[in-house]
Amino acid sequence: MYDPTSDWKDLTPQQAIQLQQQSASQVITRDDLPTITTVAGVDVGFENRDIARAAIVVLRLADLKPIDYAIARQPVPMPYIPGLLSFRECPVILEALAKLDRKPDLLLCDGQGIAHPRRLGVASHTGILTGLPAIGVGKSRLTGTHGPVPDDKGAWVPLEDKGETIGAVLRTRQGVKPLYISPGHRISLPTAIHYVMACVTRYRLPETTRWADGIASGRGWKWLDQLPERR
DNA sequence: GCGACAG
DNA sequence: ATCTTGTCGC
Repeated sequence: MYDPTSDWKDLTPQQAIQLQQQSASQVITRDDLPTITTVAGVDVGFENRDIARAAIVVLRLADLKPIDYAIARQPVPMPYIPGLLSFRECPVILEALAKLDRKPDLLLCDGQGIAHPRRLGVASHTGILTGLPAIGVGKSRLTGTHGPVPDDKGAWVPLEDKGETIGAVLRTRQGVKPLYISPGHRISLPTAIHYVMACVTRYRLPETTRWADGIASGRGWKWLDQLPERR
């Protein structure tokens, strides 16, 4: 099977861009989803400049309680280059996903989905590589323009680029910076917004992201105490 | 040529 | 992403 961990070895930025242009044509922006029972938060943190740590936390959509999780560590393959983030994070993410006992129905990844210069942000790339439905949940903008976002929870405005709507700038909570939501794979923008809001409680970030962030960033291993037993 | 630029 | 505590405001 295609293994980015080895196949992306010594990839030049130019080659990575070509790969993105090919893969982008495989992204599905229509709803092609199973019944969503579980959602997973996906995030990557760095122990230092050489080691990346991916954390995946699976939550039951009904009550947003964690039912499984996995962590993976790998040497960082390449430096951070805006637009090429997935080549840095996908390898570790795939390893962590493979360790899960319960495969999630939907992934909520840190970063962009199709709201990317070549329409292939980490969420889309992860979706293509795993075949799983995915949503991009970015804390800041990579590309695209938009008007002011009303200051009401749930309010959003389209994020556009080159004449097309590539995502939504969503106010998950009143009085906070909005989030950049975009389809990753096998999901439409309206449905993506729906599921992100379904994972939001009283904070700016959806619970999926909060759990994954807490574990991936090394601090708060206190979070682990609340996680279920693994078999 | 001059900025902008997910994590 | 990461270095880092308390503090101002709804």
